[in-house]
Amino acid sequence: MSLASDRAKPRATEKPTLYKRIRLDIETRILTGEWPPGHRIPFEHELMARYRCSRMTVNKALSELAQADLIERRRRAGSFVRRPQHMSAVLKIADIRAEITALGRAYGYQLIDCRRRTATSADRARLGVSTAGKVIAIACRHSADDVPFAVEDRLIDLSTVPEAATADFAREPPGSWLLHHVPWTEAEHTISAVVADDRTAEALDIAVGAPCLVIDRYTWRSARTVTAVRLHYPGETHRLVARFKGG
Amino acid sequence: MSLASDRAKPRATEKPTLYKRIRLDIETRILTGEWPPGHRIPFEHELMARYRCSRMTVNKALSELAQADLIERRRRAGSFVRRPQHMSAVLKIADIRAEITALGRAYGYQLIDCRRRTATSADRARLGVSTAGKVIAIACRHSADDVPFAVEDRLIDLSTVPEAATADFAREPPGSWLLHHVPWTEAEHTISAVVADDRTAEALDIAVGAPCLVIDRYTWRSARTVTAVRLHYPGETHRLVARFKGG
DNA sequence: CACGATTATATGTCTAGACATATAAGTCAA
DNA sequence: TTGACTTATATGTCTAGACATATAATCGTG
Repeated sequence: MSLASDRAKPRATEKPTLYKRIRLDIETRILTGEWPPGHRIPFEHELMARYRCSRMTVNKALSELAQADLIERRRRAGSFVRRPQHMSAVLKIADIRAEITALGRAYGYQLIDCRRRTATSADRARLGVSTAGKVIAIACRHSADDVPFAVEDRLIDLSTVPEAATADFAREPPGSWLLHHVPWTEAEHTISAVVADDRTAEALDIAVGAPCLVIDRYTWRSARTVTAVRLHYPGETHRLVARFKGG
Repeated sequence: MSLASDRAKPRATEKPTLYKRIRLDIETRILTGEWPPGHRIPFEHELMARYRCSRMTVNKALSELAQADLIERRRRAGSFVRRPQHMSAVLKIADIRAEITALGRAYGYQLIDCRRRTATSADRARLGVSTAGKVIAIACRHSADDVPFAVEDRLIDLSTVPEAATADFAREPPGSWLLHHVPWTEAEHTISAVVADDRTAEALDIAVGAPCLVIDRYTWRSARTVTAVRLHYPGETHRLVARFKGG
């Protein structure tokens, strides 16, 4: 396990433009605690006067801080320092086929099981819906260069995505199909660790009891549940890499 | 394990503005693989014509995509789809003490081991530095309501943070101390899954062979390595939750 | 052909406006 | 007092320009 070797190096400092200077000024006050959580940041028109610039310039600085969740902006009220997030993550997960082909490896896909049924109570709990509509339950496996990459266990809500009934999941992975046919508006991920049970171990070709990284993802489209998926990755070989720029 | 119950519900749909629609359109094409890594995104003037809007509007969409590392923008050349880092995540992890107290649980801290030494070759590799300066190596444990929460294994580069030599890590957790004394500018996380070895199992009060979520974090301050830390969480009980807004 | 100078071009930043919209705060009536 | 209505205001988005700047591509020269 060589982590240090392929780690990216931080970039050099660059000449700051005005909006970056404004952003850094505010950021510094927040990080040093000079402006504690809840503190109201000067209004845009105050910053305009302070830095003698147009509103769009301070707006760009504040928008980026809001995007980074350092501040919260409320209409009519102003902008406020946010309480630091305890542990949160923003994941951007493209579909697995795209991920593997982007790595220059051969993508393989095997459908293990696919069945259509009226949602059981377990299905409804998993999808977070109360009415018992039809669902599709899929188990499948993704591989890279013929090595198992991840196993997928998915539930699709047919009342949200009726077109999924006609999709051929033996040919196309459900994740790819959904991304092409149902742009999501919101998603939630949960990352955890488990040890492989018999079925998972067999599908991933690892030992029973070997560590697995588990990602649960729930996807919504305009307040309607689209799909719930659980992915098992071999924990020894697969890693999630994250990088965060503070400056 | 009840995931569905405490899961946040999606908010209602909001009327999408033009720049958000542009951003989502491009994002969808990237995530589906329709525009693979390296693909050149239409120029701003092309998108202006396509969406019949001003340049600032498409610029805002592209700037946000660049900030999210989905695309790379190069002057004169254009904007290009970036190669995804298999899976990328942005983690914002405040210190564990704040995390536990925010959950309304009693924070406990035990220093297991703390020693100051000249960096060994292993230390240098881990910190990604070439010169052999002084380092502090710390092992400690965080608990919530007297239940082990995480074990920490940390290395601090004293040539970057000489003040750390005078800190009392028996009293204050190193993460909290660093957060208050050394604002970082850049950080990188790697998430993986392992099974507990003897030492970890004992410290976390779990069985040997039980799954653990591992977070490795490297922190820099303006191109200088600050600290490298590895955290083991009991995988059955601890989860990373992530939420991503697509709109 | 190799290499330096020039040019064209896409992005980076900024301005001085505009209207939209959510909402805190104030006003008034039941 | 409470609820409904109005108003003031800060942010959200957008425009049609401008100049700056990095750099790919071209051109010219030795």
